[in-house]
Amino acid sequence: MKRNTWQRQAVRDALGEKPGFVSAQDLHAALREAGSPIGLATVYRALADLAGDGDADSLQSAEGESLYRACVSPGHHHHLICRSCGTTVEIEADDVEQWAAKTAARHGFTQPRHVVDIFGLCPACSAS
Amino acid sequence: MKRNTWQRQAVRDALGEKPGFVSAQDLHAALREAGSPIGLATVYRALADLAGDGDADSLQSAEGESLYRACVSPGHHHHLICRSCGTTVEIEADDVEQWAAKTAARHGFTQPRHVVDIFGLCPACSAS
DNA sequence: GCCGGTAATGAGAATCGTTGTCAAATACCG
DNA sequence: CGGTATTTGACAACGATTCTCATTACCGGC
Repeated sequence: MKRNTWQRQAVRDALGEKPGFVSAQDLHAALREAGSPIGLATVYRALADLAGDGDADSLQSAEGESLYRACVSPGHHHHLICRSCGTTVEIEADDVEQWAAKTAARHGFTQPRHVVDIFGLCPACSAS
Repeated sequence: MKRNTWQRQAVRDALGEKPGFVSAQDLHAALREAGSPIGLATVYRALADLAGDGDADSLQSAEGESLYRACVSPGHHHHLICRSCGTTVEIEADDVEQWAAKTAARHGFTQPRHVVDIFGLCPACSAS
């Protein structure tokens, strides 16, 4: 049984208002900023519930934080990372998305998540 | 200037002996198990250096740990990994190889390496 | 070989994000 | 309304990683 508390709603709303990915900490900070006396643990729980119910996606940032985004907005992307200076460029990879899903399915795997990142030297670092 | 200490070598060797991805903690545990009095901080530093020099790849596990693996041995391939029981299936991804190279080039990046792995639930674990 | 500068080491503390605990608050059903 | 199980929230606990800093030991030059 799932209850409909204003806290849960607040998290859902706050998540929907952010265009991209947000960390749980950032969401909590934003909510407090907006006047909600909501607790940090509650934000984590609400986000976990949303992700579990498929209402949000979650992934790990390069720094190890868990990031969430409202599920509706498109924009799943990957990264092109300079292994010298660390700059990252966001890239799209629709082809790869489909390939990953297909490949997983062909081997009987379900609930596929994938890691697709390219490491290289950015133009600046290539020059030196 | 980079110094060649037995600790660094030990980390490099230990990483090379593991087939897939290993966490820093696991590597450290394995090394201690093997008799090395190596320190945890040193393992982290060695892994960070290896990753920085392109001698190792790193990625984040679904649980938020940093995982490392020795860098691309001859037969380049990717993995389909069950996040419940850990089984891995080797997969080929020629399409993705080309896509990665092209994408890197389009953004002016050179010497591209990539990490392409899919995590999911294997048939056995999907059933339960 | 031996020496000195200097980067690397390591033990423990500190930090950060996240999860657990548990009493108090409260949404839902009747 | 009243009962009850779920949720909340402050705080403690936790695990992974990073920092600190005194000590060690490479390495290049003599």
